[in-house]
Amino acid sequence: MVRKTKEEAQLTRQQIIDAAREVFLTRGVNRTTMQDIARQAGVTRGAVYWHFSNKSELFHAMREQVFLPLIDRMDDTLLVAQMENPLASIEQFLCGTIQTLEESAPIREMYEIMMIKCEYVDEFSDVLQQILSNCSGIIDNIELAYRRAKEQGQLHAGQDPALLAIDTHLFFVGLLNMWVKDTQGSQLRPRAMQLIASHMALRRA
Amino acid sequence: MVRKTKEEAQLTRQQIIDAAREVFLTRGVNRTTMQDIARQAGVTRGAVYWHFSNKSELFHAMREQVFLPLIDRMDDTLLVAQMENPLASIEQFLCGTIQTLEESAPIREMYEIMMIKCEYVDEFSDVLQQILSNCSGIIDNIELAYRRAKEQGQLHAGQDPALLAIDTHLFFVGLLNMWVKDTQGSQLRPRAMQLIASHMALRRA
DNA sequence: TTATATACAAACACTGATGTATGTAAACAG
DNA sequence: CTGTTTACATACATCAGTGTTTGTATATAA
Repeated sequence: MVRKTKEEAQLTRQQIIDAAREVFLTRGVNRTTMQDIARQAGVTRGAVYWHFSNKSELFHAMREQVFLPLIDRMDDTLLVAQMENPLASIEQFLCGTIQTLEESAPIREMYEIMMIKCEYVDEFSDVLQQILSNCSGIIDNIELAYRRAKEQGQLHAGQDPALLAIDTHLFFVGLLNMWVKDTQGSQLRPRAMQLIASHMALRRA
Repeated sequence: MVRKTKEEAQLTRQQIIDAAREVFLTRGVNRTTMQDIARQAGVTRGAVYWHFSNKSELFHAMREQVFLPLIDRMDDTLLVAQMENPLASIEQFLCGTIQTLEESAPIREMYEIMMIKCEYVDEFSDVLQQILSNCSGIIDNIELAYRRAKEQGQLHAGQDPALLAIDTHLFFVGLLNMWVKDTQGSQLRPRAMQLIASHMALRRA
């Protein structure tokens, strides 16, 4: 029984991607073999090599599948309704990201893989550049929001929107990092929302 | 010409550690082979295996050699003279760490390896726990400083030292992350000190 | 002075992973 | 209904890396 339907083939492809994510998480990207992935997906290496020419391609496919929609959502949150209440939109952006991590296991796993289960060398080094350019976009959007907030007198006087934006972004990066590393969920995860509120409260006039 | 002096042997050991750090940085920890390290150190695998039983042991030796002194320095900065001017001591702690990164290539390389050239699985997963417990210590010290600052009326009213401490720590984590990833040195590195000043200025009464 | 331990180099045995090539049954196009 | 392509499974060839063992010249202890 070989030669599945096109739809069945797409299903296998998806199963392979899911399997890769699961194995990457436990074994790390580098130590994960095509055999590992195939076993986890319930297929042979033949199937994996049919859909992806190598591990790097599979990695990128897995990453883009969860990351691209996520980035879209981020952009939406930060740009939409930024006019009315800019500080609230920043806060909602931060909270929304954490909430997404809490709700979606695949996204949570992706973050963990990207942060502590992947070495950014050779074929993977360009991913870092993508991440950096994505960060630049986020900073720009946050800065825009702070600028609007300042115009509306919602900030303390003498605060530079550009510096505030980077400060918030660094807070964000640190939060994501520690949130992911706090696998036990005992230290930081329960306090994430409170920390975001506190961070934003510091800025409000 | 075999059988070196004890001192010469210690030198080779150090050369191997240095070589490991250099190769880890370019090839990533997992892809680095004992052969790579030996070649970089100008010895054979025999020498490497003589000093270290495997790559994991070598990794831990390299990490501890630069990390332990660093942690000591951190503790000193945060605890010493914390009484007089707590906010300044926090700022000095942050600036000092960045300055250390700028001045010491080995430490800079270590951070880069730990952040984006290492997968925290199996033998390496305990390193994460060490990092987390180290973070707890830093947070505690920062909180202590903020508590003192509040007693001395240097903070705005209604600010919780505990939340401030975590906020600063997350800023710190984010800063280190982005600083290391900004290898080109064009984006964040030149502004690091300014960002620290701005971060602390937000808190001052 | 001699015996022994040291600090490696060189050689060996073994395993595991990769990529490819081949086989094949069923889906699909005509 | 038939030829061709698809979606895999299976088998093969190759190689790189690991850990260990052996060899050996010399430092060092006695």
